[in-house]
Amino acid sequence: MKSAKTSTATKTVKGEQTKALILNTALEMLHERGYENTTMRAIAEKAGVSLGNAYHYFGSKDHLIQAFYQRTHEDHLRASQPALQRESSLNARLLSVMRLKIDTLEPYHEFAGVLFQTAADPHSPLNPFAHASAPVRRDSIKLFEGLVADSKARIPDDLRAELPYLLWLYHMGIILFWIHDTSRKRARTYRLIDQTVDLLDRLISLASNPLMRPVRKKALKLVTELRDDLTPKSSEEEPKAAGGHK
Amino acid sequence: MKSAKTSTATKTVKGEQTKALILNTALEMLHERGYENTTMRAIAEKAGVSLGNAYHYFGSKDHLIQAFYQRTHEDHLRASQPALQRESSLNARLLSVMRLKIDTLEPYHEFAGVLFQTAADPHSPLNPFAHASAPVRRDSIKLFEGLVADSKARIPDDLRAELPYLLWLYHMGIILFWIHDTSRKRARTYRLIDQTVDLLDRLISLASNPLMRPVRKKALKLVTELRDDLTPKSSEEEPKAAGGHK
DNA sequence: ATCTGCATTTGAACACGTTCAACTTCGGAC
DNA sequence: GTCCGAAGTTGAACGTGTTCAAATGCAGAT
Repeated sequence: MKSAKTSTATKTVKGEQTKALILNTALEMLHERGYENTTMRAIAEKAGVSLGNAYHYFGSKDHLIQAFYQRTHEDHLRASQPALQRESSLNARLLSVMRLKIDTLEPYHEFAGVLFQTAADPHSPLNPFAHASAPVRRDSIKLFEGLVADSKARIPDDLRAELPYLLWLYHMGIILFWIHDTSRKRARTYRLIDQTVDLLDRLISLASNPLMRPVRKKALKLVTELRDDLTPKSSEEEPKAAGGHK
Repeated sequence: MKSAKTSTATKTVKGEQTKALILNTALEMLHERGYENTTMRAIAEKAGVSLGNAYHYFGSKDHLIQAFYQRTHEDHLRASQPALQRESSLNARLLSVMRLKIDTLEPYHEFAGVLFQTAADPHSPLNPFAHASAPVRRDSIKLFEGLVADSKARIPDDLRAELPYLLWLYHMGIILFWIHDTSRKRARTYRLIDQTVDLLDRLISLASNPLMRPVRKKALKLVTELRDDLTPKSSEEEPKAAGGHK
């Protein structure tokens, strides 16, 4: 149960190679055949290693998915750079970034459900609030920090400070919608993005109004607490563990 | 894959008894031993039936959980009645109902993660937006309808119409937080409820302001669309199915 | 050259959820 | 009373994720 680690550390160049081989094979198969049809046995076989070996480097099938998170985030980050340079308004930037996020995720829509599924389990190191996924989460929030930081909009400092986290939460919500979206070419999700980005822009303006200060303060205080509660400090991780099994 | 049904219908009193026996045994074990340790084999054995028989009445382990939803909702509904009679303000009512919800769920906190986990998969008949769970969802929303209906607050009709659904969504969010809450006696969740209910009350007041009408209209239009998109009509259910397996 | 210790690798084994073809039960039609 | 068909029931079998004790490979010390 101390499997806080994403995967077993390699001590050898050979080990490093094997690990990379397994990971690449896994991601490839995940993409081509979906989650259910990508069995650990199939991955091991295609990679030319034994089943047990795959488990040596990746403690579970879930750990393989953690790597998937990282990869798609990097793709999205790269794809977002041009838009962030080009646009300067918060509105336009957020719109581009969100649309690009869906573009990046689209090839994996079929098994995204399972992805979110494992992510929802608080016991899983995969869930977005868990300690184990902190690096990915931090990177992801950082993207929104960059988005907010040098935008010209007039936003109160207290709100501006929390905005990246709030936008990250918003973006998680959009992904949740996208997972359930079966419309052609995911048209509804894109439409939802258009609408909500516009709405968010208005709401931010409203919240920036001096008259709103008391409510805003209260709301932001709550957000801060909520965030801190869900992301415990790096020390203890799983206070109790019923069975000891998975 | 046509398993839209929650479970196989019984045609006999004997069948009915067996089904009830299995369900009760399952819920009991779920409560006592958690999700992982409650295997289908163990349920069948304790209930004194064969493994295959359990699967005859409940198409999968997930279907057993659907029954769990139903039961806890009924418990919560019953527990909420006194408060709804006693209180008349939206604020006080919502506060009571939410606290009682957590009270009801508390005994199952340990395996609630898995519960939400399976619920997050769009392919699963269990997810709150799926067609199969429509009855439970409808009942659950109905509770909030009752909560809003005869409350004395002055709320515009358009908002009042959508409020039950919005409160249901809010209540799902609180549950999500509760699942991740490891604080003693779930103190943080209760605190979150206190805070957010108060905040919601203020926000509803704000949104009721005539000046807010344009934004409110736009937001509500979006909510309506979102709701309709996620709960498809009762006809076709799964347009495509990749593997045919689970 | 041999030994020693650790990283890497193996494959059998386990428990699980799920499926399915065959068996049993039983109430009513003849 | 016998038969029939549907409902109920069984248990073996499959494929899965995961575990583990043992085998192998390899580098540096002796």
